[in-house]
Amino acid sequence: MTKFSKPKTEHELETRVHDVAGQKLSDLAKKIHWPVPENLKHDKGWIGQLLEVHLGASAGNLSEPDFQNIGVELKTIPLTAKHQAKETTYVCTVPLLNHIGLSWEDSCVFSKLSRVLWLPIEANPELSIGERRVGRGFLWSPSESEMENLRNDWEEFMELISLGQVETITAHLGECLQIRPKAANASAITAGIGQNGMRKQTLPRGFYLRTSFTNQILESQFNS
DNA sequence: TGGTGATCATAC
DNA sequence: GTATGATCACCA
Repeated sequence: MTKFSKPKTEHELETRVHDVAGQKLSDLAKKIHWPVPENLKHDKGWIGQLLEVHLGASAGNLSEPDFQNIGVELKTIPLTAKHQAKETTYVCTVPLLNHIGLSWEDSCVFSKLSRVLWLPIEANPELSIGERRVGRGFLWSPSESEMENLRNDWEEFMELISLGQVETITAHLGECLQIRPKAANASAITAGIGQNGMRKQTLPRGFYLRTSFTNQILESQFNS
């Protein structure tokens, strides 16, 4: 088996996940001759991309699952010293136009989260990037109640957007999902729906999973 | 000090 | 601009 080839089955992927568990990021970087950054300020996606290579993800920047042949999405999850999720998890861009009649089952949130490989990574700021270790990753699909909560949040958000209320949405809304800016900066614009139903330029936004939601997933995986 | 709003790199 | 990958940084 080629080291970084595409895993053909979930079982094969789990073998790769087992292989990287416990390894330091500096060791994984060394194997593919990548320099380790001092911090992630200018390399925010570095850890995710490092693990994509090692696990054989192949979709690149296409709108496809990372492991497209087996339909699995990879999400690294930074952990505090207390082993809790340190950051929210980006899911996908919020559709602000042409989403009339879009059902939950056809949404990008549903499809992205239907099968996820969660890969915890140490992110205690006292550890240098290279010293941080990879945790024990696991494959996950939403439980019935998790799916219901996600759907309720999504439908609430999409109704507001349909009614031209996107500007009133803050990250305070949503039980497990939230909507926050997703752009190069606050000057970025995209087409949306205004209060009068006409098109209006607005800030691009993304769906994110709250850390409370991610922590529940981690707890049910490791504390049972 | 934690969460919200802002931002960074890169390919196309 | 949109897609991928996320973390930063400030303020309540």
